[in-house]
Amino acid sequence: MNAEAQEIRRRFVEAAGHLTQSLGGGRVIGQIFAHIYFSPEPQSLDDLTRSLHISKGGASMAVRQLEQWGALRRVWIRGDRKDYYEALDTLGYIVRRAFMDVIGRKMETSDGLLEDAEQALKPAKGGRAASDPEAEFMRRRVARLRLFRTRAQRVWDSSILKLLLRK
Amino acid sequence: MNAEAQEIRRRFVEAAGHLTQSLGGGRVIGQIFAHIYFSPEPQSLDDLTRSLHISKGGASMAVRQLEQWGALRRVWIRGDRKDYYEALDTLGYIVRRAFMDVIGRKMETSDGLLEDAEQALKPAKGGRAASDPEAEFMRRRVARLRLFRTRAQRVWDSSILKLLLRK
DNA sequence: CACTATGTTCAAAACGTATTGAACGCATTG
DNA sequence: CAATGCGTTCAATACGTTTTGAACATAGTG
Repeated sequence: MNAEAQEIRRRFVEAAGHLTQSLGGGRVIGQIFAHIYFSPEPQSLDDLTRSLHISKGGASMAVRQLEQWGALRRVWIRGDRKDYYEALDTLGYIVRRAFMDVIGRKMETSDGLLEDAEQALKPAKGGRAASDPEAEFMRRRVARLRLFRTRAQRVWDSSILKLLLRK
Repeated sequence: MNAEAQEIRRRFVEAAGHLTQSLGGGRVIGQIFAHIYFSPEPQSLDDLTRSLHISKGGASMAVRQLEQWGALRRVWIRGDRKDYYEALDTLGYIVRRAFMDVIGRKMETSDGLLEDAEQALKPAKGGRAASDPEAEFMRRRVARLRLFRTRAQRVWDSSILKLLLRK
């Protein structure tokens, strides 16, 4: 691989590392993906530890994570006992799976909370009396939150679809 | 404020704290916003430190951040020297501004990187010779990345619009 | 104009999390 | 079947970031 290509790859590795780090995924994940994405030949764990100066353990874990998100694919090379990896470039799918994995659970949790609150604030049955203004305030806030939640969900779903629709 | 309402607020505070923490913003920001959002009366810095058991310094910084995102609004109460805050509930706008603030800069940085790479890989002018397959590989990858970047931008813009369009 | 109440700043500390590296297990090979 | 190569695990560590709290600045008050 010529020097210029290496330099370009190096810069992408750096940037991707910063990106995944700032998103809370750790620097190594971004670095590894970028390195492989910009390597014409499949890369082994050893290649990674050597090129990126990271530990074998860290490389192993990051690689498995990336595999789970469909970002990397194992490649066997005959006569070689090492595992090699190459990058897929279905970026949309990869990002989707990664986000789902990271954000998904939290959404469900927050839904439960909303439902609990709605339940607890339900106006007393049949009571015609002027309702407690404090409870009324809480109800309005919870309702707004629910509305926001619904919309955010719709936007998320349709955005993801749009992003992935074209090959 | 009655006990039940307080309990509901407490749970939202907890959840919001976890949320903003996991997004890399720190626990306090989410806690403060949730607390004020679910408080019928405007809250002072003192109220916050007392209710949430956080330091005055932390509260001060978080409150200013939230103000910048348009999440909180200062309220003056006559005859009281404290600053009081109340929450806006234009959640869409708030989230937008917060995301812009956090993510915005990174996008610009990565654009520069893409342009540099495209420039560096531009095929030699007028050369009809079979091009270097290695450079060709790099070019394809950069091109895919560019495409993804463009689409992500479009999705982002239109999603944000959709989310905000309805009052 | 001293005194008090309030908000802000910032260095230090507490905290959580990513990363390392040694120990391990498993498979392959001669 | 011992020796080697490879990937994985996990406790210890290093690191970055959030949070604290004391010192400070500022504005109001008697």
